[in-house]
Amino acid sequence: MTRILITSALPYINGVKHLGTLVGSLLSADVFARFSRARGFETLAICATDEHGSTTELAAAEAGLAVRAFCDQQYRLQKAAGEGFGLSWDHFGRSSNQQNRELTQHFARQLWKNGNLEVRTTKQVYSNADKRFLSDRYVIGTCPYCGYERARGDQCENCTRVLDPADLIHPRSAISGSTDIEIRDSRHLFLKQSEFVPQLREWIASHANDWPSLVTSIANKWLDEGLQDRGITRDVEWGVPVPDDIGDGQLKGKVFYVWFDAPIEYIAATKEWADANAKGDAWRDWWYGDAAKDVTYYEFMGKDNVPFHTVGFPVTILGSGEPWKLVDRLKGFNWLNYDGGKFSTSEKRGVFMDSALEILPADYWRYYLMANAPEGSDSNFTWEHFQGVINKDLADVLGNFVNRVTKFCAARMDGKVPGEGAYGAEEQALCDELDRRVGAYTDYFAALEFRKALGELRAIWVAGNEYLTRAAPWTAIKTDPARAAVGVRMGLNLVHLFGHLAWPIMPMMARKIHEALQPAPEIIPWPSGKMSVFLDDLEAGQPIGTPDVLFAKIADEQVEEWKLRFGGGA
RNA sequence: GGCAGCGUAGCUCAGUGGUAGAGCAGGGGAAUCAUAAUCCCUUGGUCGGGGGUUCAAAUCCCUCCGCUGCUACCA
Repeated sequence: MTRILITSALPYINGVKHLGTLVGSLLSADVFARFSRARGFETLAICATDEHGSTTELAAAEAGLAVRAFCDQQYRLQKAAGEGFGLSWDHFGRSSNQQNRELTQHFARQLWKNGNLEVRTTKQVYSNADKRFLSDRYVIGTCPYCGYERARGDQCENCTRVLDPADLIHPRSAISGSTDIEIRDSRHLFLKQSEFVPQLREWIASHANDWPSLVTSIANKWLDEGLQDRGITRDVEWGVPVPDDIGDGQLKGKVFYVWFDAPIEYIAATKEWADANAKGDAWRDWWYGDAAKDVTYYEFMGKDNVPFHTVGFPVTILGSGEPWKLVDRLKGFNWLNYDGGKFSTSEKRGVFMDSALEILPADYWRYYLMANAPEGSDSNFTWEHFQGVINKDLADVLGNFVNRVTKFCAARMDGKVPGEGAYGAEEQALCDELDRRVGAYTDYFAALEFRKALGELRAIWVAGNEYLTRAAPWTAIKTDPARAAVGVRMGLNLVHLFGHLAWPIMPMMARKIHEALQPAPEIIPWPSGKMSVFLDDLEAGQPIGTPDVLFAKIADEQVEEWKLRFGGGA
């Protein structure tokens, strides 16, 4: 029995995510998880908030809250937004939970024991006024190259040059503005990534055919440029503490780098799931040793996350010397841009998960985003394009099909599945076409080719409309009632099929479509077997409903209003 | 600066050596069951510019132009 383990890149706790993050990790993972469940595979979909690090500390301070309280609040918001989008996690955890603390410390101890960590002394900027170390980007000053006065210590935003905080002229704290800063020595743990290059290279090469070229290309770039060892501790408060038994107590008061503990939370969140459901050690069977041999592990993420999942986290696992599972299928996405520019939280530019749900149901977004997922290259959200896709694909091609068939049945067939007549050549030709198309749809889905999968889904809806035009029951009913009955019966069976095929993408709408005909199970199963059988499934005489308009069209005035509300739109 | 990716029809994108594709938009027609939705036909591209390899290049190589991202202490 194949089991499917799915993780989404963890959304950072700092605010509700925008549509780009949604499509690139949260939504794509959910769509695939539903597809797996629909096919009958035992599936575990895991996600969590990524909470640690200096960014959270500063965001909490800005919000006037204690860090823990800030995270509690943001966790609730993100969980609610995810649920509003129909994200069907088996568990949505938190990297700040006890399970992750224990597991992160466990991995660190294993790495230390195996000689894969070492203590090094680094120079860090310390702010006396803020009473804390400042990460490079929180030191600002004048760029020595271009004279820009608000250059950050890691990079000048004006001339894009990479900087060292020590390069800055008139350096000061970005937090308080204080110039009372100094450079201090600080000891840190470094993960000896460089020693794993041959192993990583071999592992990455073995996935040349089942990872997108985007992913292998980014991974190889890091190796080709000479993989450096990475500091995995930080001088901040909010994180997993480094245990005293590592580094002979030289790391007192330090915490692990957020990028060290965040991927470990994939495993820890699985333990949270087991703990919450009284499943004992079941979590290990998804991750560890022979028990997890039948698990295929899928990761979904934006391209910014790829290095940490192809280099950092694998080194953590390999270096532990324990048989934890490495990712099998890594799906990376490019950026979704907003109307030609970036989504920007600080500039309030673009659409965020909570506000998206205020204007339209989740399934509109789910369909649009997956149909236009940034797979091959960065892609661009515009309101006009969104309006066009929703109105044409969902309202006209799919929604109207369901509407015309069920309305006609109600008006002329007594609202029951008509049993007269038998399927003939026209129906067989349709079944042949749909056998091919449903097969292609399934294959694209399994290959994580979402754009192509949804293109095929749309073509299936079009095939339904084409059939109905040829069958023309509204004409046939005048001279040949049996033939009209065949057309309507097939039309209703197509509606049934559409409800099944759409479920992973649009779970709420798929349910509505399905329930126009008959009650729907919790998980609407993936169609299997020949279409000639599946499309002859409805019982003759079974009463059917006429659903309200499924997809309302988006009016031009709404587009104008949303452009104003969400900004950017020229 | 370095590295990577991209540049294909008005728009969004497929297509990695063998006679240029899809959807939308535009044009014409059919039908009238339906949210004036649907269906059929159709206009439209010297595949960013230039050079090269090849019997053959959107596809491989070089070069130029443009856009985007990354550059390891934001995540």
